[in-house]
Amino acid sequence: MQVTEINTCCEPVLDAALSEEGAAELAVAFKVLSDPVRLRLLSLIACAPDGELCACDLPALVDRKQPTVSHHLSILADAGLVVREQRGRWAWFRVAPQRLAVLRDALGG
Amino acid sequence: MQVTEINTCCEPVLDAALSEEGAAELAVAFKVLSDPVRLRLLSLIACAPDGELCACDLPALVDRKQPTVSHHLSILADAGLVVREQRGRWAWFRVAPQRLAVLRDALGG
DNA sequence: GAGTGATATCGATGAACGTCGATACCAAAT
DNA sequence: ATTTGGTATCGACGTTCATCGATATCACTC
Repeated sequence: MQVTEINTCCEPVLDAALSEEGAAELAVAFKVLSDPVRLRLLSLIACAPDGELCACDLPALVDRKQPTVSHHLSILADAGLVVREQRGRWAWFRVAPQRLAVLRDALGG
Repeated sequence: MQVTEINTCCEPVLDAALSEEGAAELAVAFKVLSDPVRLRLLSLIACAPDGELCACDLPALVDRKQPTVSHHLSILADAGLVVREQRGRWAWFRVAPQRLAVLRDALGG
C-alpha cells in the first residue's frame, strides 16, 4: 500500500494515513500546543471578558518574564491560533478559532 | 499516565482557563503528537486493514531505523494512544481512540 | 542447547527549544 | 525634543529530544 499518494495534508489521524508532508505540517501545529505556557496564554485569551486580552497583563498571569511571553505570543500568532492587534502602545490578542478546529478535526472529529 | 487523570483536569482550551497543572498535562499529551514520525505511526496503525499493525513493518513504512521506531512506539503506548500486544516474537499495535477524543475535546469540541 | 530473528534498551551526538537579561524599537505624553 | 512605558529582538545558557549503532533480551525453531 502506497500511503504517501493517498492523502493531502490534514486528514483525520484516525481515518486516513498521513503523508510525510501532512504529518510534518500537523506535527508543527501540535508542537505549538505542546508548551504549557502557550496553552495557558491561549485559554486565558479565550476566556477573557471581551474575548481579547492585553499583552501587558500576561507576564503576571503566566508567571514568566516579558521576553518569554512575547516569544510565545509570536509563536501562537505565527501559527494562526491568535490574532494580534496593536492599539497605541498596547498589543491586544484574540483567538482565531478556525485554526483550532483544523487540529480538532485532525484528531478524528 | 492514566486516562482518568487527564479527564479530570483538561477543560476545553476555548471554554475555560487552564490551571498550571492542567496545562502541563495537556502539553505533555500534545507533545506526543508533535513529532511527524509518531503521527505517521499513529495513522498507519489506525488505517491498517484489521485495525492493527505489526511493529516489524513500521521501520520501512516511516523510513526510520528499528530503534527509532521502537522508541516512538513506546512514547505512543505510554501516552495511552496505542495499545501493544505481544504475539510470539512480534509486537502488534492498535489505536486507543478514547485518548484522542480527550485531546479533541480539549480543543473546544 | 545452539541458532535465528524480532524487539527493547543503552549511550552518544547534534539539533531544537524555553528562558531571560540586555537592548532596541515605537507610540504617546509632557 | 525628551521622557516614559509597552513590546519586540538579540544573544547566551541549560535542557530536552530525535536519531541510530551497538548490545541486550526474549521467543521460537531445530
